[in-house]
Amino acid sequence: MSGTIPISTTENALESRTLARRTFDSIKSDIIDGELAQGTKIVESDLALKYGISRGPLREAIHRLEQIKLIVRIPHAGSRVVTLDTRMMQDIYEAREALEGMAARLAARLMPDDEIASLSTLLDQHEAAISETEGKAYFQREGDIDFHYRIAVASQNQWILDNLNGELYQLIRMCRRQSGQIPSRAQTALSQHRQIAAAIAQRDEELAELLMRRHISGAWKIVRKILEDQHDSN
Amino acid sequence: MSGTIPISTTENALESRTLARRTFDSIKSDIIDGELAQGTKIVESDLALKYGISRGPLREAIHRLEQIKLIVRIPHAGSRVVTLDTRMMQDIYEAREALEGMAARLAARLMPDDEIASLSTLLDQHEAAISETEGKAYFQREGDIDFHYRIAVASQNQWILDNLNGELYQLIRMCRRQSGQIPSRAQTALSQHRQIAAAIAQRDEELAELLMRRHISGAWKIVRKILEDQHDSN
DNA sequence: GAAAGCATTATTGTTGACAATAATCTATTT
DNA sequence: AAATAGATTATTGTCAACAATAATGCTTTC
Repeated sequence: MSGTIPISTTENALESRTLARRTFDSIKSDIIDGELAQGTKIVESDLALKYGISRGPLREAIHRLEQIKLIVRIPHAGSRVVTLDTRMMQDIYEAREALEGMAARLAARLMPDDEIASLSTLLDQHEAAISETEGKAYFQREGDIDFHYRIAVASQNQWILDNLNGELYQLIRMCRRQSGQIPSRAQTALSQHRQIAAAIAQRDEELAELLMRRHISGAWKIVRKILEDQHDSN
Repeated sequence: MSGTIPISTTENALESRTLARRTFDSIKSDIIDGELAQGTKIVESDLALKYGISRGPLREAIHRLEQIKLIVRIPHAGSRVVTLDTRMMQDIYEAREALEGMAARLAARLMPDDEIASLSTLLDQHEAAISETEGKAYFQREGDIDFHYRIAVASQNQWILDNLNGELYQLIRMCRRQSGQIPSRAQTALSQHRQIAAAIAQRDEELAELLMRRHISGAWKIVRKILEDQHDSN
């Protein structure tokens, strides 16, 4: 297949102009990818050295990471990489359910016809990718986020888009990473996505919201189950 | 009446230890109260002088204000106090509807019985305050936020609580300030609050969420109407 | 007279040094 | 030996100077 699936939904591909911004991006990736392990103590001077900058911009980066909850900070006492516990993950999934449910409702109201068509095409690509890669793998996850991202955009609600994109999706990525390989949910997810897209195409706001909420709370139930099993084995 | 109504729901009354934090609080108040008008150009050196600190902590304060969307900033180009337009307000109310709807649902599931009783007492106090002050005035507004705040706490969802408290409620205050005196909605709001409290007491999650969402979308419709009228007269 | 390019200036981005705070360790006393 | 008080050290908070960037206004040319 020549037409590759758009994998990354990361916001501004245009290289960040400012040092603090670039460092923010770097550290963010390092945390999400697990290179900076959860709970790691953050020492400003050490990190500044590591990233080859002075403490000023590094501090700005840390503050921003604190805002998106990737770092927790206590005045004068220092900061650590967040530790995702079950409680926090549940909070995130609940918030996501509320926000994306609303986004789906708004998308059903506002999404232009051509974008709906394009959404359908995206799902076709996902289906093709599933049979190719046998359902598992990295692509499913990013493909999933792609779908959700498009709906968030279609909601035309900047606040919701910003919070999903800038904060919740990052944390969701970490959740998934932590819960390891999720059993092949790709087929289930795809058919749910199709249902949601259909509801949007029919301009059925109520149904679109309902289906999206079910889809997300279903995902949470599976993640929670995995976490419980992990916990039992310890 | 000796027992005063708890008016302020502002988070940490304990004086902020760090200069950046205190300055953040100061500027935040100044923006919400309108002393720093919307759209005002922010010049770091000027503000640092005004608040009697150096640019370091001031910068940190500005970055935090940017995160809660009270300030918009363009790299190298400077920053301005946010200008609330109708579009942004709608975004905020929609997000609030989704989040507080979910909070009401969770509160119906999780709120302890004694807190539910206390919620009812709060509404009694509000009723008393309404007849005293003839329905209008400052107290209604803060009383309203008090009610919503309690439900957000009862949701036991830290993410939702943080976002409502740290960001959305501030913006809502600005919206209200901008739309001027709202016609005596106190009675309507109170009876809606009572209905929501009743649904929570009955542990009816579905109804609690539904009523909360109606309550908030109703509030938005009124605010929007006022804004449209203002716009027409220009 | 208008537009384009250069120089100037105002403002933000970055740095390293200094001050203040809190955690840690040691010594002394009970 | 345990606990407390003090000193020490590591780390964050604050500052003022310097560099880089973009906006502004002037001059020059067509």
